[in-house]
Amino acid sequence: MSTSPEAYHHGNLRDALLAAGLAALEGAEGKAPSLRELARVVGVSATAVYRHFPDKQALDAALARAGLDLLGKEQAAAAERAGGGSQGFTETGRTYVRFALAHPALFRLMFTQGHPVDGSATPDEAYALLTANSRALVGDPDGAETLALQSWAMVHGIAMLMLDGRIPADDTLIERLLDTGNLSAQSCGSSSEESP
Amino acid sequence: MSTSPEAYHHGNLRDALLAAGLAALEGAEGKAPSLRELARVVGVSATAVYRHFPDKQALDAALARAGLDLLGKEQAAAAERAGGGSQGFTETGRTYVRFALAHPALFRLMFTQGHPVDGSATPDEAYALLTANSRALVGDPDGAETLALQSWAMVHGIAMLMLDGRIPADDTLIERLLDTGNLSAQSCGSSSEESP
DNA sequence: CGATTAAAGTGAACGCCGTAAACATAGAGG
DNA sequence: CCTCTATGTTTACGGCGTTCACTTTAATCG
Repeated sequence: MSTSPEAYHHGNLRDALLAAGLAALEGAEGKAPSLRELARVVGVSATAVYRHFPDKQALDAALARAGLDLLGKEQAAAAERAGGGSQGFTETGRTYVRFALAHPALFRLMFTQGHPVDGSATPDEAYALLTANSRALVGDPDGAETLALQSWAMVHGIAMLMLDGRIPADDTLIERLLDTGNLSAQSCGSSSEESP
Repeated sequence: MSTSPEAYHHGNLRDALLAAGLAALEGAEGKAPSLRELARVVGVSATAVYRHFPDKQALDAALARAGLDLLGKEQAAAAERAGGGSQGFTETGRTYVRFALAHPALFRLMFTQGHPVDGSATPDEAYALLTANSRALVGDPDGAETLALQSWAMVHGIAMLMLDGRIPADDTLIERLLDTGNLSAQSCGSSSEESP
């Protein structure tokens, strides 16, 4: 028993490791914590970890899953706060980018660790929310899925480029990039606004 | 004095290491080659590497730069082949994603290695091409830069999500996602096509 | 031309890492 | 109470990036 967050001196090492992992990912920019370091922090020998995870990748996968869950919750909360609709949709994207910038190492780990999605069985709350929202915005199911994936790619690209220092991690830049009204200028109507 | 690509038994170890590095990045999906392994391949002791690179990160940075150059050249060639304009613009994006899928480990390295762009001095051919092209498409300079960054974020996001197995690395999906005509449906005009 | 000197490469060693195998211990259940 | 199983420890291995002291090589110059 003792699934309580306390009492992990003898007890739920697994949760303690995950907590230590998440904590380590918050500090020390970009540095992924080592298995041994986490064991040290928790006060346990390195090999004890193997009683709870088959290998380091499994530990990382668990951390990634925790991160994905957290992101999903934050997005859901943000969408609800914004009152759904297209307002909530963009708020979801904003939250995605903000999350990445707020937790760089965790975000990277969430996506870097070996392809966990090669078939099915990925109850990703964030993705479910995304498709649901885009389906609410676009009637055509195909179009909705396309919109969902494009939006995901967009915010993911913004997040990644900012994390990698390719693009300034600037709040106003985020806003500018999230406004996609201009993106289809060439296929939408007038192509320029100030060029006469 | 033997800047020639041959003669690297005694001679230009640096180039040999980079060549070995690029080769190693092509094989063995996702696995980044170790410094020692590259030295082994070239037939030199591990510490010899330090005569040409201050540390492993510098080696990685050089490999990344090589990758960026390669990508830039491929994009430029693709844009020219497509005859510039908006046709060439999307072709540039297509090339970006294809490059990532063709050289997953190299592409990841190109962006994963510590922020090399924190100020100036980054003669990135690919980015120059991107901004030039978008400036040709959009008159307003601000709008052009926004379009450039959005397009970059989009293709980068597509590439990353596909590399990470989050999205099927499907050719037809690439095409569907690269067509951004629908993206501003909610801000452009009719919002759905098949829903009535 | 031959000595010198700086660049280039070597070998051993250090502390880290992930992981395996054999051993220890505690707490639950018969 | 004694056993069994889950959990943890110790020791060990090979690989990694990096350092240090050393040898070798080739180019320079008196």
